[in-house]
Amino acid sequence: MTAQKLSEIPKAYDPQKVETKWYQFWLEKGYFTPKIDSQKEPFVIIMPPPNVTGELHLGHALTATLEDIMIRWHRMKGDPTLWLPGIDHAGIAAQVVVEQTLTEEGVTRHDLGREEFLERMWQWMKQYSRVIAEQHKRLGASCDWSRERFTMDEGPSRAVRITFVRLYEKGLIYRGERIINWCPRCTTALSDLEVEHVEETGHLYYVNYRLAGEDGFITVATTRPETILGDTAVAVNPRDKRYKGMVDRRAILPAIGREIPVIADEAVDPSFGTGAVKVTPAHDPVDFEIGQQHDLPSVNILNPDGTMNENAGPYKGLDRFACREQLLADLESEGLMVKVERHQHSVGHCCRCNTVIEPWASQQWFIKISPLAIPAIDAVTDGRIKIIPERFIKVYLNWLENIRDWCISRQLWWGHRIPVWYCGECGQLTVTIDDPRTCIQCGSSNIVQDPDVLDTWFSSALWPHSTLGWPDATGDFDYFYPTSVMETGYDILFFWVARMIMMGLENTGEVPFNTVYLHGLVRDEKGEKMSKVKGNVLNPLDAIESYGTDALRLALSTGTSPGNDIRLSKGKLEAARNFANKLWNASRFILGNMEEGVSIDEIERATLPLEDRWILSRLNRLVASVESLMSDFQFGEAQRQIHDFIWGEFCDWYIEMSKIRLKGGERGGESEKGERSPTPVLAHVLETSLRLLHPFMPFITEEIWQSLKGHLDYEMAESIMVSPYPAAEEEALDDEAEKQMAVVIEIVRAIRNARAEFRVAPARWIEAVVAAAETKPAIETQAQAIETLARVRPLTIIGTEDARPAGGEGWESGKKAKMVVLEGAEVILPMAGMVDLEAERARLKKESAGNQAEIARIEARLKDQSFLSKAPPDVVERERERLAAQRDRLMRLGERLSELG
RNA sequence: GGGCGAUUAGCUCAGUUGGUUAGAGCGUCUGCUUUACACGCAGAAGGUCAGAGGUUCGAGUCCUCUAUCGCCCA
Repeated sequence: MTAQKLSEIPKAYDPQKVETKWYQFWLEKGYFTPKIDSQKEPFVIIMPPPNVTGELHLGHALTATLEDIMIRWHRMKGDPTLWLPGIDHAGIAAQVVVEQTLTEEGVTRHDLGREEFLERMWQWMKQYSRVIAEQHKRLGASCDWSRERFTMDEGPSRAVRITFVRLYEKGLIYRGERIINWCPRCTTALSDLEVEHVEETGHLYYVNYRLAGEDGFITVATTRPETILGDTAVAVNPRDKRYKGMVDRRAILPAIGREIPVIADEAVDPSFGTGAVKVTPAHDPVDFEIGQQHDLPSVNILNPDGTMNENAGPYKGLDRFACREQLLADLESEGLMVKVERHQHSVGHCCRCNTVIEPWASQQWFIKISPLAIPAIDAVTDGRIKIIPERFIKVYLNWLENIRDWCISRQLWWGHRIPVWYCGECGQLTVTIDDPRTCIQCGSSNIVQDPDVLDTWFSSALWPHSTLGWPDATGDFDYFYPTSVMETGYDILFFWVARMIMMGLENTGEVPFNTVYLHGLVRDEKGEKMSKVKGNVLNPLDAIESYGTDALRLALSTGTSPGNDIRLSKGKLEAARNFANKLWNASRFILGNMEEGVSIDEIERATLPLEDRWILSRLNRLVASVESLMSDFQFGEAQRQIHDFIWGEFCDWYIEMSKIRLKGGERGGESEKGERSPTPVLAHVLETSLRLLHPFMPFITEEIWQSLKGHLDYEMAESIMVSPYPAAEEEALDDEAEKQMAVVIEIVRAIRNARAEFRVAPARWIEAVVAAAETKPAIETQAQAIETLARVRPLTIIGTEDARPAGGEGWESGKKAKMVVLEGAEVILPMAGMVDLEAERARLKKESAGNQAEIARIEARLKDQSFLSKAPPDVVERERERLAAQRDRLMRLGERLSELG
């Protein structure tokens, strides 16, 4: 292959042209599927399965990006790497979505019947799991599609059943009547976690209950007056003197006239309302407890849809809120309403549909959680599981230490049906893994399966082991479990992460993963949560269309740290795209100047010019730093350093300097050191940088790398994604070269600075003199670079002690020249007639003063015995060096000042 | 009520065992069609690191308190 002409490569990187091509290539090559090698320890991430409710959002894009970064990095490091993708059936959420489509058709799921409805659900699932997979592919996710799982697949479903049966047999799953959170819109029970508490301003109603058989009232206060219909007692605190004589009397419920006792219970807070509270065991968790203590009847007043049932008497059929209004009006007209106060209280809402939930006593299935929580607490406290960032350890422990039993039954159709059959003959339960034909107790075939399904998070809790084939001792399970990292958002730490740890330990005896990495939430540029209602949702695919996948990935993961929310803005996407374009053009330049068959072997360090040794040293410092940052999960910082190296060092300095040698080469080795082409180093640094960057920006790096590959005559892999990740080469580190180049860069900057200050036309060449002592030989090798980069000619390099060159306008005395005193050198520019002597004197004096202050600071520090004895020697040594450098500079500043007179 | 986090340049944020003169992107200002890139180049301005106290030779970084904002749990 011959060198590509620049004109043949487009000036702007076009992601649309390359992304699908390379994804297809990787897929066809089978790179995403790991090779099991028992000699090596695998790196494994089980992807948090997105809900089949629809399309991916930016949170998924962030998840995919961070996980792909880790996965690609480990794969390149040579670890057998598995990233297992999957989809979650998302019980309520998915059922709600499909029911909405049914509503549009004018039917309900009940019209269709369970079987037909499930058929519709499966159709939906098949459609959207494909959509989601396609979106992951667009994001560049290098996950192993051959192992993709769905929570309701046969394997994971079997794991669910086995787990249920085992826990049931151990007595950890039980059925009982408890107060649960009921969503009247979803018509299902919810776990405590699925209820969102919102502070609301409501009312506290004070209502008189007449006393039976005597005059007088007892006044109770309530925020939910409609529950009066379900009251079965009035309770007071036994130590409340106000109600001493009241206990054991009977009160009459307003509206329906039921007689109820007045009881005493410690649980009553005398400071709330009147100190006398109504007791509604069927509709309040505290009252439920009181009811059990006192053996009170429980009166359920609600239908599942939130309307009032027959126990509500005249209010039967009314919606709960309509009932409240009606009842209030009736109390008012009967003169039983004492007063109404505004009242702040927290109201539970369904986290799916935002409907106000009702506490409701009902028969549900529960998991007794504390026996599972204890090992999960231990696993984190003893360090078997590491949580990043660490502060979430406290949050996790605090939750597990105060955990309550988990309600796992849901009155839905979509999900894992509870494997319990009730016998119509003997009434016993049959709980089995495989569907039974007959009752396990009496053998009757008159058995009916529980109609409910399990909480979706029940199956999610098994995900790290159920996806790998548990409970069968499959090769995958043996090899890949426990997994390495669980990467997900901090918002599902309780919902999912904690439960995976509990169930993983319970089922397998091992932790499900060694590290939990929690990322933040993606917000819009104003810091608000993205939501369809607000209309501030940015679709990942739109961002990909406009900016490219690599830019989106970079924008999501750059300048971020674990556990902190991310604001994604157009500006960030643009900056990321600009970086991609910068890299593209640097590569375009290098490719355009490439000779055939460039070999890395041409790089023999000792004889390389300064700038080559410098960039190789910088590159290897970067490689070492990136390695340590990645190992420490600091992806944002790793990325920033790669970015800064490529843009700020490689492009701004090395490529610019390389142009001199490239041009020299064209003119037939005319340049001063024209003996050596910079191409091998350009190619080497670019190629290494691409590999460093690949986990972050997979597409553009592959595109460029493949072009580059054609020009290089050494062994290279088929794809960048299966190339080795760069490893630092100690011998490339060159402190001397870095110091010398720092001086050169400083000189160029000083001259550019002065040019700008004096408004020298950019095209104009000006004279310059650089005076240096020990760095003089190094600077001399860079004369041409300084000339070109600072646009100075002629450039004279002299020793510090040497006399200024004579001749030339403005040179006759130092008086008209601009002088800049740097740490390693001095720059003298003959700004004839332009230099304001007074201003120059002032500037030099100001610099001297600053310099003196700095010297004083360092001197004081170095005189301090405690600093000398307590600070580490290298810190002290560095201070000494600084002091010497500053003193030297001060002296030279003084000389220049005296020259000005 | 309990817990956690944030507070660093005009804006958005990095800054991980405490160690030079605190960084980036965006924005602003000045100049530039310099043959890789205007999705660019060169230069500049901009910070008492929320406030107070403490530990330390040394604090943006560790501790205590205060303020403001946000989140989680009850």
